Formats: sequence, structure tokens, C-alpha cells
Amino acid sequence: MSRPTKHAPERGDARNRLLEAARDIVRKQGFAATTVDDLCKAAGVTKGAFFHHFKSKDALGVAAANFWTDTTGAFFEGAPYHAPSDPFDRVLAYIAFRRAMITNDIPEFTCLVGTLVQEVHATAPEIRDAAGVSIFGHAETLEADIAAAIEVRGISPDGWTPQSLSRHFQTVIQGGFILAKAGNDPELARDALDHLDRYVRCLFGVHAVAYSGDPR
Amino acid sequence: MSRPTKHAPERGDARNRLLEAARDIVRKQGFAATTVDDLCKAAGVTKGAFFHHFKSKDALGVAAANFWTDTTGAFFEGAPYHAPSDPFDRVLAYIAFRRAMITNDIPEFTCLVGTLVQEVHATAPEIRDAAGVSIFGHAETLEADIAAAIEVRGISPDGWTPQSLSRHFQTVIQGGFILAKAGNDPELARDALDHLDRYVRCLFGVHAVAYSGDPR
DNA sequence: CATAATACCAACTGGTTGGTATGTATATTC
DNA sequence: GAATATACATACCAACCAGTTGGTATTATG
Repeated sequence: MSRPTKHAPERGDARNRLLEAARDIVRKQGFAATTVDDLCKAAGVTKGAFFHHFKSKDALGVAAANFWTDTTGAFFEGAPYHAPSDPFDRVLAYIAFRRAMITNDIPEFTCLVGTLVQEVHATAPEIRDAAGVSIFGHAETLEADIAAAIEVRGISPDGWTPQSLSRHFQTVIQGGFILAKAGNDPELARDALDHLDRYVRCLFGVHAVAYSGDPR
Repeated sequence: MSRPTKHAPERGDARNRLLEAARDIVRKQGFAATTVDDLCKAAGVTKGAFFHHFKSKDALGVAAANFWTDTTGAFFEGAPYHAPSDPFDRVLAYIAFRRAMITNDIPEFTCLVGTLVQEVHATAPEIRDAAGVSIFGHAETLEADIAAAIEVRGISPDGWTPQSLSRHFQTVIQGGFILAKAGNDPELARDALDHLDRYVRCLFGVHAVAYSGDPR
């Protein structure tokens, strides 16, 4: 009878429920504008539970960033863009996958750690660093495919490396989120990825084709 | 004897001093984390002055975004990247200029409205829209040069337009700021612009050359 | 089964926050 | 030069905020 369900808070659940609440609310409102009470209310727990699991609001911020790293890490690891046998196709499939992830609800597809770091980069180094690990760690997962694509396609990168390109992917993704927010239009985030797709094809000397929008 | 100096507050100065304080403090701390008292203290005025000029903190946010639009608009209009006679060179000069603006102090070169919109996009539509006007309005100033460069270079854009490319410039710039913050390293913002430079040369069929880093 | 640790909850607190009420010196208008 | 409007300053407030205190129910341990 101890089946953990999503909407019936159960003993031992509070920490995770708080982290999920942080993930959802911080993306909507930002970190500073989100109160501890907001999080407790959304998680269905009291402040006692909050400060039992996190020694401060900032500590929750660090934990939320790490939670993001873990959950998105597992999500991308299991994602279908790894399937193509050609490494360059995997790189393109990553971009298509990121594009397909963009829904109509902005807080739903935007990045928690990008939002976090924008706010706290100068005031909460521990949160900033946890966000950095998340972004640069995710970028790293692309490096091997990019390096393999360079080899397979027989190109000689001039002024860029697998690392710098993998980071540029994140740059374009994060920048696309900002434009989507500023224009209140998710399509702007898709446009960013279309330009990225074009850039990558260009770097690898592959002619751009009309973009289908289908990640498969 | 009524010479307005920068550090001796004078009658009639309060509004501008508050906007300058907002520009500087919000980029460091974010909007929600910046209190009205913070702004008053930095501007050397009292709360009475604040609420005389702005009916609420959110109203100051809108005014600060508009202030940013006006001041950066004038700054870019008078910037030297407009000098080259060839429009494509002007486009490259813009990128080089943006790159040269990146100093060692992150809050100094990052974008107020990018920071603002990330925080308030879903909670303060008026601030979000003012930020949108700023970003997309600035992007628009690049469209004519891009369009002229297309003509002069005789290329046929496939799947992109002067508007979408000018917006992608802002995407890369904003994304570069986020990575710079996450890595606590301004160089990451420069790397973003190097990739953008490479992309633009590729779109126009111009071979990339070793990047000098000098905007002239 | 006793002890102890864990996982919470309800009520409280002291400092902070955005905003207000009221007063006053200066500039503008008639 | 009287009246009015502008541009502030001072003092204050109710709501809110992160964090604490002191407790209880459950689980783990020996």
C-alpha cells in the first residue's frame, strides 16, 4: 500500500516534491521571486519539511540545479538522437531533438539552470557553479559525436574544436530561450535551432536541406 | 552653478540616477533581488523620490528597460561599425564591435533587458514587452545592412532572411552572456561571437580568416 | 521492546519589503 | 507676489519573508 503516486504526498517524498516544485516554479517566476512558502505550498509540505531537507533557500537552489543535472542527464542519455550510426547524423539529430522539445508553453521547455545562473551568477557562487556543471557537463556529452563526425567527414576545423562547438550549441539554445521569452513566442527558439542546424551543416561542408521539423 | 555632475545629486536628477542605479544593480543581482531601498541608496535619494517618479517597482522596471533601449540605441548608432562602405563588412564589423565590448567584468557588459526578461517574462508582461522592444528593435537596425550585403554579394539565402539572421545575432549574444555567467568567464561570450562570425562568413560564402579581435 | 534517528508539522519571530501619508523647499505660472 | 505644481525628504506601516523552535509520528537499530 505504499505506492508513491504523483499527487498524494507520502512520507519520504518531501525532498523530491520540493525539487520538482522548484524546477517548475523557478522557471516561471525566477529564483528570487519564488518564496520558500511558494515551494512548500506547491509541494504540499510545510516549512519544517523544507528546512529539514535544505539548510537554506540557497541550498535548495544548489540542490535544484543538481536535480536538473541528474534528471535531464538521464533524459538525454535515453533520447533517440543517439540512434543514427553516422556521428554527423547524431549531431544533427541532437539539434532536431532539441527543436522538437520546444512546446507552446515557455516555462515548460526553458532551462532551469540558465534561468538560475542569470539571476545569481554574481551573488550565489555555489548555485552558479552547480548551473555551470549542468550546462558544460551537458555540452561535453556532445563532444565525442562532434569529434567522430570531424573524422568521418574528413574535415579540418579551422578555429574551432569539438568542445567550443558543443558549447556553442548551448549558447544558441540558451539564447533562443531568451528571445522566445522576450517575444513571448516559442517559435523564436525554433528559429535559433534552425540557424544552428545551418551552421553545423556549413562547418561540415554539407548542403543545407529544407528542414522537416521532424526529429526522426 | 547648476552643472549636473555625476556624483553630486542635484534637484531634477533623481529619476535618471535611479534608472542608472537600476541598470547597474539589476545586472548584478537581478530584478527581484534588487530592493527599492537598494536603488534609492545607490542613487542617493529617498523612497519619496522613488515613488514620486515611479508608481511601483514594476513601473521602474519598464522605465529601466526603455532607458536601456534609448541609451544603447544612441550608443550603437554612433558606433564605428557603420563606417565600412561595403555592407557585408559592416555586418562583420558589428560582430567585431560586440566582441570588443566584452570586458572582464560580467555585469558591466551583459544585457539589462536580457536579464530582466528572463526573470519576469511570465509575471510582468509590461516589463517583458519593453525588453522585447529593446531586443527586437536593436536587431532591426541590422536588417538593412544584411539585406544590402545579400545584394552586393549576390547570394540567395536559403531558409533565412535578414530579419531572422539579425535576430540570430541577438540569440548568440544573449546565449554567450549566459555561458559567460555560468562559467564565470567572459571569454565564453567572445567564443560565441567567433562562432557567429564564422557562421555569417559561411552564409555569404566568404572564407573565414584568423580572427584579429580588433573591431577596426 | 527500548532507544535513537529520521521525517515531518504547526506556530512563531525578527527583520525586511513595497508602498503610503505627510511635510517642505524650490520652481513655474498668472 | 500669491497660487500652484514639481521634486523631493522623513517617518511610518502592514504584509511578507527566511529561518527557528519545539513538538509528534514513523522508521531503523540493537
